[in-house]
Amino acid sequence: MALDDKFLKPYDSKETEDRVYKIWEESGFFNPDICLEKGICNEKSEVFSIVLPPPNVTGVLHLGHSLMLAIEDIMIRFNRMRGKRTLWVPGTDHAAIATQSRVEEDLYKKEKKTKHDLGREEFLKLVEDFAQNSHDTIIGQTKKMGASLDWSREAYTLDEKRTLAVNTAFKRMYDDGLIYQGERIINWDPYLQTTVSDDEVERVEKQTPFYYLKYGPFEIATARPETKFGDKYVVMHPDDKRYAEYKHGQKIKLEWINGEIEATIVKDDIIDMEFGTGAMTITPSHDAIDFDIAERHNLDFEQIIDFKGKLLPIAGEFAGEHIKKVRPKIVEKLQEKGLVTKIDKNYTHAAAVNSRGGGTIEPQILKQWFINVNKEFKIRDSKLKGIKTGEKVTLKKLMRHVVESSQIKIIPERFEKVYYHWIDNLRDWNISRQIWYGHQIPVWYKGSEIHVDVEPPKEGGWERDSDTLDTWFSSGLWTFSTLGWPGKTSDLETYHPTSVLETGHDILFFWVARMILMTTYHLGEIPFENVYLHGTVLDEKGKKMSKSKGNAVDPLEMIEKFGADALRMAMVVGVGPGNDQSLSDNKVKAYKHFSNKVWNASRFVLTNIEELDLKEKPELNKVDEARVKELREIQKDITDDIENYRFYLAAEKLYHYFWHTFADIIIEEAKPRLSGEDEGEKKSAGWTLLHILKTSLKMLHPFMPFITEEIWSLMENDKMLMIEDWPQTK
RNA sequence: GGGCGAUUAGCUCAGUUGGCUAGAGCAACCCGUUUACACCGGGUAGGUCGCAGGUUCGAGUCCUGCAUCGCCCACCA
Repeated sequence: MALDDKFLKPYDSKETEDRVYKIWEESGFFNPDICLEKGICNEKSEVFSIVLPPPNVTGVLHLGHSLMLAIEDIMIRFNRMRGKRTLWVPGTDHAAIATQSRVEEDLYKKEKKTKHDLGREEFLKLVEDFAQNSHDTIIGQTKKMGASLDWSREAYTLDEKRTLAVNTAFKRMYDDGLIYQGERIINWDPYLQTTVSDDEVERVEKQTPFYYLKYGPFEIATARPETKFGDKYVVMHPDDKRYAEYKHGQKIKLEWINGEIEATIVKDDIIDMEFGTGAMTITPSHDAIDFDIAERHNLDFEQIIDFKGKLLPIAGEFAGEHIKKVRPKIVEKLQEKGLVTKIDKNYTHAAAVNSRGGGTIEPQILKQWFINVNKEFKIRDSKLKGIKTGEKVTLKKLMRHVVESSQIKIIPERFEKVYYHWIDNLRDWNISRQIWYGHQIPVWYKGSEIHVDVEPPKEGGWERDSDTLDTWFSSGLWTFSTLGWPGKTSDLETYHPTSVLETGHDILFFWVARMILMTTYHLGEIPFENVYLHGTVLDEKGKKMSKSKGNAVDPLEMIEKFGADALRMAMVVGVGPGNDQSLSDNKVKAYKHFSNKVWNASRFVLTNIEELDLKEKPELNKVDEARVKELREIQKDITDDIENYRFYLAAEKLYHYFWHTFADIIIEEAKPRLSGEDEGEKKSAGWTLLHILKTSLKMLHPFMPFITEEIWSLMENDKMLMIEDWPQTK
């Protein structure tokens, strides 16, 4: 065999990777239909499918995405080589708020303009261009990682097919009474001018003065005196002896910020007697607990703060002032009136912030669209174990049931507890957003008439709801919208439920739970059999990477320096599911060295067996026999590890076997035999080395696809490595 | 306030169901340029496996308590 000159130089990942990826792509084997056609798998083969968690089109990929791509590609390549009918569906996510606010920011920075200066249509055009650009960058980066995705099936959460799925899903849920419109207290972001869901709210510890105020005969405490104008109910625990003389419903007159008011006593056992003075006034318009109390007792209330964060006329002389600035003035007035009894300066409380790049959350009451998670309905066509078609269920129950009954397994298992806890605390999901980029809600109005459908009404005069849907509504449909639903496609038939959902543990609630909700409801089946959660990639010092902190590492830079194979190995070895990792240049460098080791060991074996005729398996000597046997044990071990999601162990074992057993011991021992005179010994040694090399390359392929494929192509093989048979384990 | 995780060599971490004389990479030190590889080979040093109890023939691995760090959840006004 004439060896390529390439082997005379160290392994060059930059020269190899893009070229090899192109060959893979052109072969068509990323697409299971081609594999079927070419006999790599057949109609009866077991199916293995993954839908790629679609990256947000908000810019570029980060190392977290690299980790995701590495792990998923390992599973996909492994299963493809095992002869399964293997599909990995790519796509991207429009990420509504995140993308829009990113573009708004850019627009303001560059041109000092807001979206209103452009208008809905023109602004959306701008967002779409930005999204398209991000998309292109992201796809390029994804290919750089070696991801063997079936690009012929690429999807976008906002494309035509997915929009049809979204509208269909909305209509069905509306018709079942699970989607409703209602005035509820919601999380309002006065900065981005939209609501956000409970899960998008982030709590930030803040130290703020805590004011004790005189409220008639009571003393109440608050961190936000500027919201207190309309407070006309004072609430206390029914068992609180201090306030036993006051009866529920009793009215008293008292002096308040802007003069005398009539207050009403309310008794409610939500009150914590230990906290503060045990008495509090409520602001139902701008506080979720207060709103609950008001609903429970049928109390009336008024909006104090408008949607831009300014005080309304109820604030009297302070009307029109922004709440961010007005507090000192109000406190001053309260002090003048002798209503401030104490100020505690060491009080910390958790301020609510919009985690999607927005401002401080101001609870407001607003008419919004919600998904009711507690309402009973009859499930259609249930394929779920333990739930019959027509049985009465709630969305919450479905979500809990499929995990509890192990129809869906979460890896690592400890996240199941976290998941249950989330479900138990789950409230109705606010799905409407007052932003422009996203799926516009498929609801049309004409006077008091309402039309909810996939298509707009035929006749004129209808006006469409201007809100858009929470981005997680569309991503919740992802496992089946990508496979053609609501059509009854063969893809859906074949590949759903998917085998594994692999994603970061940080989006367990946002996404994983929502997918379970949507899929069990719409399809009566689970979206995936297993959930594999990976951890967060941290910087060398163990801190979260972020653009603002400037410690974010660009995956492309790592690939440029060390090669994609090295990056993949470094991210996988020794990192168990759900565990965070800090990634350093040193670790990646170590696997670059490993790449070179694989390269050189291959070169040695291939150059030393050139003269030998190894077509037939020769008689092996005892030592070689033992080596082959040992290898078989390793094959079993590695296969078992990968099947059971222990990629971190499989990768480490392969590394050690290849370097410290194969290269350091087996090859070294074979040297004198190869250069000796005994033909039998030569053949036995040569055959064994080649056999171990080939087997190792196959097993390394899912982890380090580029270099293994490249070496494979330099050997006399009739197939590409990516479609070779995985080593037997019998 | 509730929950989860981490704590193993100087650093970053493995150690799958209890059997380990506790491993790897990087860093350190010594030796080695005999034709796969200096992106190398051989070797040395380095650990009371956070602390205190307990279960067991046997515990880094299981149980209890504590400490420190990190994360998540939560309607303490």
